[in-house]
Amino acid sequence: MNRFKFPSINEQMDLIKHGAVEILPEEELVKKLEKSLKDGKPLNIKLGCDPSRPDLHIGHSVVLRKLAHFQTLGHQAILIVGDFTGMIGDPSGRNVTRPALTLEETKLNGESYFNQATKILDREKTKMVYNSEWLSKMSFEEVIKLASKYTVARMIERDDFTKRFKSGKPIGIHEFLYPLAQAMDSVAIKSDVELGGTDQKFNLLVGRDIQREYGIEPQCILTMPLIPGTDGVEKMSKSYDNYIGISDSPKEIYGRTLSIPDDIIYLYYILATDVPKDELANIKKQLNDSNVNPRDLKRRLARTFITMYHNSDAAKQAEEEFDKVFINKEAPDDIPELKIEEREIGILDLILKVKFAASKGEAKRLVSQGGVAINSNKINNIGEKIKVENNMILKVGKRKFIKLLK
RNA sequence: GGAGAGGUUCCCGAGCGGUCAAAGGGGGCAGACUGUAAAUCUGCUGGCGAAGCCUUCGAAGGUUCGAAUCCUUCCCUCUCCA
Repeated sequence: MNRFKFPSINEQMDLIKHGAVEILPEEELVKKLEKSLKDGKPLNIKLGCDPSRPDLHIGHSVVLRKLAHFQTLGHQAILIVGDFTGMIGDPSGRNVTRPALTLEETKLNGESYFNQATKILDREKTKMVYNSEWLSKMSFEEVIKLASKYTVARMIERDDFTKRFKSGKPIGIHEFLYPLAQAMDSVAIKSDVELGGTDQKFNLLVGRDIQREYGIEPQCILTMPLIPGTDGVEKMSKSYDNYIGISDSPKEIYGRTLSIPDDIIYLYYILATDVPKDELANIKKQLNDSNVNPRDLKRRLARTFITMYHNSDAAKQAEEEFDKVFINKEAPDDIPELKIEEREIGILDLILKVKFAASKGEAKRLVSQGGVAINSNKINNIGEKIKVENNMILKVGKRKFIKLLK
């Protein structure tokens, strides 16, 4: 038996509630915690991961960090890789049917997910299971039995189904099975608490009902906010390209963080960093203080992220680099290099050769709009011939640099 | 099973025989500006070339000097009725 000493209920709830949107039902969670404290038995905390998008970003980190909180309180974190459900495609928050993946693809993505998630979670104490383990074994009979436990009316209550239904967009029958499949995960691992973004609320609640149907104590659910992406508008997502990836390079993290609008700075601090409460209050004060440039808080946020996912040296370096390139408009230190065979080459061909443009037309546009420079000299003529010299620096747009070698 | 409406360029969406590489918006890219890779404003946004040519409007055929636009078959989606 686990000899870990659990903190008091109040202490636990304090951390658990930090940043959370909803805990349903809260009293039930308190009871579960009391029981766990009494018996010295950790709760099973479930988090499902979507293996169709294996690149984790700060948005995912919000809920993963909540799972980590439970971990530090001594509870059992269980990551469910939806390799089986990945084949269905979760409709949550989408107005289109998601593409289905093969089992192999999802399996591979699951591993990559684990490796990234354990940058946040305690690797040793995290259990990871694939839901194909039990779902693939269900017979059609069992599936129908499961399906009979829920009604269509309740199913289409769900926001995104309602929306799609109303706007005449297709909904596959199989998509109705997704929440049920996810609920079966909760049955299989006997979860006490399931975490998710607010968009998961419906699915999480279905889990409660189905667990009850299968004679298991229903889980509590805890939802975390979906944080807006770097554009400050859409939720953070790879498909909007408004994300900060936890595996991104320090340089990338720095730039992307600096690009967020001021009004979401605080949100990122609360939900995506470990900055303690009193310090959060301080940050809030500074944000309201017109003498403080919000940029400085953003710079600090960027450094914090890089320190979390890389280290503090990398953070410092990324900041210096950023200042150099974007404030002083100099070339960065670590420019990729490419050997050029030609002694002389047309500017358009050169841009194409280093893949800074997908077509000649695009290269032409870049040049005529003044977005191309060689050794800081703007090139304006699309017919320009470049005499290649060693260490020549080609700049295309604001951020693309390459060093040419002979 | 019956009746109707649709499938357009990265996305949404207009076009309904030539003037259409196809309006408008979004997104993307670039420039100016800025604390910023934000906001704003401006420009560009199928490919190859000098004119011009090539590929593109669900798929395949057909009518026509000429089709995204008309016809046929097929595939897909939605709505209503059973």
